[in-house]
Amino acid sequence: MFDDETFLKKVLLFKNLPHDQLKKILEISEKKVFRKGQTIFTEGDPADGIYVLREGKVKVFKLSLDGKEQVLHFIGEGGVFGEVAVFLGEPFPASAEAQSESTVLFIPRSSFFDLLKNDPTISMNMLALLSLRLKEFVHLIDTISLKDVSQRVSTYLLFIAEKKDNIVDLRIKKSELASFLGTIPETLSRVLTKMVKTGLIKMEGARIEITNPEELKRIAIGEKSLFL
Amino acid sequence: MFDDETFLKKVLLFKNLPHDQLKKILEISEKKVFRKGQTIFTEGDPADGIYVLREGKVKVFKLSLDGKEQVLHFIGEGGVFGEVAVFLGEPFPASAEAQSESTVLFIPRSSFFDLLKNDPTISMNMLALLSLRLKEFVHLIDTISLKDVSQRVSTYLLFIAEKKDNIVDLRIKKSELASFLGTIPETLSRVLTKMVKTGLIKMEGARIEITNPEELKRIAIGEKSLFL
DNA sequence: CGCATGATTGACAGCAGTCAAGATGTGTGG
DNA sequence: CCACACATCTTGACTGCTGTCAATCATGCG
Repeated sequence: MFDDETFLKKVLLFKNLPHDQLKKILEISEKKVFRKGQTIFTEGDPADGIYVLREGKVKVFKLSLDGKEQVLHFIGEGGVFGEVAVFLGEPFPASAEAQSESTVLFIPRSSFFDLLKNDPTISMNMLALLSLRLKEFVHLIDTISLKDVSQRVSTYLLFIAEKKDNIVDLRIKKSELASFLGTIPETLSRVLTKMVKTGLIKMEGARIEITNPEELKRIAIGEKSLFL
Repeated sequence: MFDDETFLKKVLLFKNLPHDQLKKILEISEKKVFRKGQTIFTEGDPADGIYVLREGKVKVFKLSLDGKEQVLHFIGEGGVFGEVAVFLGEPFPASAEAQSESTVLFIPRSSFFDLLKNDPTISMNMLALLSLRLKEFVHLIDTISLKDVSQRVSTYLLFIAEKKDNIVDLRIKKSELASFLGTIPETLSRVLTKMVKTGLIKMEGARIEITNPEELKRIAIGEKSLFL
């Protein structure tokens, strides 16, 4: 565990900031704790500030009227969320919920704008952050709109297993992965089961081992495969 | 028709800039013309700069391997595109094509960064621009993932007809609208025909009149309707 | 007029969602 | 440490929306 300043240094948004600037950020930020399952903000709430996740896990998501959920992104430690609405001066376009006991640093809107005005480094970091989000969203749109579920699952598994020796340790519930991939738990379950049966992967609970990465890659890019 | 500087003033990205700054931008920018249907850049191309649409229409889109297309956004005059990849220093994540004869101002990557460094106003404008894009993408993801095609079409028609006396003048091909809404021309056609038959809208080519906005709104938000 | 492009319609197929039941896993309190 | 309760995951049967393929119709332009 780090002290707060050491933590801030590791946050993309506050990279390359001098000591006194970091201290100032800590002064104006407010620490809040949320329990597992607790709502941090709901779509439509006025956006009063931005959030930096100090510890825990958070998901940002959209809900339809009939209760279906689409996860927009999972926030990990050091991640920032709620920033878009703050810039636009509009209500939050999505909701955020703690997936486990979570501590966040909350920076009020006006204080955050002061920071931006006085420090071009933060502006540049923010631009990089937003660009990264946009790229992720482009990828998500592409995934949901142009790929079938088998392709989505293959792509996801390969992405997570990258540089990890073909081992995927799902750190989220499968139902939430389903929601992120734009599908439902039943369908995800069926796809994974089929992959196990055809020898593409091995699965023990939340631990998945990719046993045939080449074929999985072929499925991911949409080539017809005899394995499904 | 405006002269170039008058044009730049109307571009969101260059709002509130002094005369000499605008002049500088014009100096470093390069004018390029594309014919209808011509490719401006393709997904995977190195991102060498950002584009400002001076005149014409441009679509930014993703293609899947088997040829399906998802439109990410339509760019109108004064619109900016290609900026995300420039910030990330990565290849373009999507492709851009002129939908009609188009003139663009191209600002090379390095020059653009010079501008950003020297003028905090541009940075702030850029932050607003990227935030707006993110919001649009959230909406698009929501649309594609959580709504059926009838809902998508209803929402779109109501959005476009807003403050326009319930008249929608599609300024794009229906096939491209279909691609933007995450579906195909056949399905869009069927949905529109059904709406005509149930008296929700009247349609003459690309001109659509909403004759029953209340019921259309009900469909848009997903309430069951007897009209479909 | 005739070709090209886009829009529409029809018949059909299939992927993925719904509903419901059962299996598995996890955590808590006795 | 066990047992029970609850959450999550899995499986099955079924439905239906939407995509595919193909033919026809409408429109516009040289």
